[in-house]
Amino acid sequence: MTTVGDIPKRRATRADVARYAGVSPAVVSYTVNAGPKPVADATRARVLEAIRVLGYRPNAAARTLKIGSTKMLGLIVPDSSNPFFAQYGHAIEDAAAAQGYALLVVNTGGAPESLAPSIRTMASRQVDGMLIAFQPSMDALAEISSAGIPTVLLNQTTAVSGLPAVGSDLYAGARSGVQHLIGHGHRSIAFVGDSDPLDERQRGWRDALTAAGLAPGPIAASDFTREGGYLAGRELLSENRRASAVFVSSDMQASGVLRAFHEAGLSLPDDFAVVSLDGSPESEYSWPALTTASQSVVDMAAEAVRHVITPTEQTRFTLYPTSLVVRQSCGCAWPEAESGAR
Amino acid sequence: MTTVGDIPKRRATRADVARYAGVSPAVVSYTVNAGPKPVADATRARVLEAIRVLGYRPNAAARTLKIGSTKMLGLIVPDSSNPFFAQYGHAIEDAAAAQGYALLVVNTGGAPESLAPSIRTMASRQVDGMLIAFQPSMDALAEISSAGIPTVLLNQTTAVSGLPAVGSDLYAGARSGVQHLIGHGHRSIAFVGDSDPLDERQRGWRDALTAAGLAPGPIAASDFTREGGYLAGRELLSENRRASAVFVSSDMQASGVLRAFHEAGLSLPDDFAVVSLDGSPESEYSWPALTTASQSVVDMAAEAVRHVITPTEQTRFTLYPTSLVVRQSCGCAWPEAESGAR
DNA sequence: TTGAAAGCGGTACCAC
DNA sequence: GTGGTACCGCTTTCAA
Repeated sequence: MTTVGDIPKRRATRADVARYAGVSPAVVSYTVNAGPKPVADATRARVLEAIRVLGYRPNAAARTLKIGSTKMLGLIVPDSSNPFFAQYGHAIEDAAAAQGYALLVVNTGGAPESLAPSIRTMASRQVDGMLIAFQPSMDALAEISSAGIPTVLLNQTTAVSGLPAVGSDLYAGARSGVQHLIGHGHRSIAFVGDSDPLDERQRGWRDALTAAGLAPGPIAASDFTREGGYLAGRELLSENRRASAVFVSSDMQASGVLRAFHEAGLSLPDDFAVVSLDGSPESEYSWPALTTASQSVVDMAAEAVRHVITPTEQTRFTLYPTSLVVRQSCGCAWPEAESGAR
Repeated sequence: MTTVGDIPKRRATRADVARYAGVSPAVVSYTVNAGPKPVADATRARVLEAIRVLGYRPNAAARTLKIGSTKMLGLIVPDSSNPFFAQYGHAIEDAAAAQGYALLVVNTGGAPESLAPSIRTMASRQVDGMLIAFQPSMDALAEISSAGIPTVLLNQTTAVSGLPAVGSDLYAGARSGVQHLIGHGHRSIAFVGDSDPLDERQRGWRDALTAAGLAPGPIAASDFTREGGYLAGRELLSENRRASAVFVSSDMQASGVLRAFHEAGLSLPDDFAVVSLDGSPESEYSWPALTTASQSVVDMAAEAVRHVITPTEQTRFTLYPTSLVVRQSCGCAWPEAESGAR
């Protein structure tokens, strides 16, 4: 079996180029990498021509083997199809690409014990750095340190691991959201999210309430899914002590809550006001549009990439502020200027 | 300066393991790869122990250089944060991981001319295969063929490029959606999507209508974004000849359409019924929940991965059926069984 | 069953 | 300014 048409049997190597251009392999390297030695213009031209003719493309594996760098970053997330992580991942890919890095994405599926294997996968592929959106277990931490690869943790709330990390000020975000609701006159505001009283968002919610002299409304525990939010929403409706507003821990959960409310025939935001946290693109298109404490995903992504590429001595934890995006689910009227629609 | 004290100065290599275990490098290789030569049990045990103690991890770059395979797949999408591509990407990652492949993700940003550079990036990183969710230009096609890397196209509607491809039967999907709307008694059904009359979805919409003896309703051109859908939705409302239902080309656009309708104070689905196409997870949580022709993303992802990993001689084009997921936006009542809420 | 050694394709030092 | 060449770490043939 022979080759078809013009396609060379085998990818051209540096040696082929050198032969074709009548120079040494070293010069090819100097030309391609613009260094470390200078190359005469005429020589360079010959080499470039040879590269073009032969369709030569450097073998990244060989380069990696020699240099020790893959120019690849690894991103480990529970679920890359979750809108929040999808948005985060995209921002990270952009930031990485801008620095000449490619991004390897791995989903763990959310099970804490599947993190360590994922780290091992990334490590065996010699990524130059890892971004991990996860609360690492002891196991995982050990895996990271034994991998000896610069790592920054994403989505962290505290600097517990000794690893560099970035995260949003969820406490302040929740607090500002709840304050906004209080400003609308609500006296009983529920919470949907993590049942742990120490959860940052729950703390922010509670503190905002108590600071205003209000008693914390009901808590509906929910995992971070739309379905979880839906269930929590139904739970809130069946409460005796029904609240008039709710702070929801994430946009995804909020979309579930909204659905539960709509199904019950409530008029939103009049019957029940909602404020959430995340600022994902689709929060703008729920009905009513979500008022949400938006995370600075792009900034965090850029910082994380920057930090993992050029690790500094001090492993710092950077907390990013959220900004309240006011839309209609809180009870604010929509801009009249826009009402050209029918 | 470093965090943990236990990190060895230099990653252990196969040679270190061999030395520690008192065997030759070859035996280490035989042990790690379970072949191609057998290893005595006692020897294997010693090697394994050495690996454990030294924390040895094979260098993927060296292996790649020797073997010629990176066990990596490249995914090129316009926008990985788009829910549809996010879902698709996740499914692909799962399928790839199941076969021991890692996934490199690159965003092109949607500009046709940025595809070729992205392909070049993947090629230079020696991925074993490429998945491209894009209508490739001539340029891109040339780039793919010169890369000499197995490639399958995603999201295709026709087998034009001579490359293997998978896609959904958008025509049939649109048609079934519109038929469903017709079944609800609608006589004037609008279309939101690509303005090209040859667009598969638009054709499906038109043919369903004409087959039922109905005149095609108004067309509101829209790009594939929520914003585009929103604008199209407003446009539909300002039409003189107002339709009573609309088929929308994607879930994302549909969320925009829904928003426009809600803002106008319409009662959905009574005032305006909506059916869309995609079947993304969030379509279930819009209000009202979207009736949508769902694409078999997981199946397509599995097929694409399978095909790119083991390329066959025949470069075939596989069309997947969509399945209509009936929810409420079309006018169907919601299951009474569920109405335990409140 | 084990070992020696020849590459895989580049990089960059050291000579010229 | 250019060229020879010793690695990088691993796989696998061939010989023992």
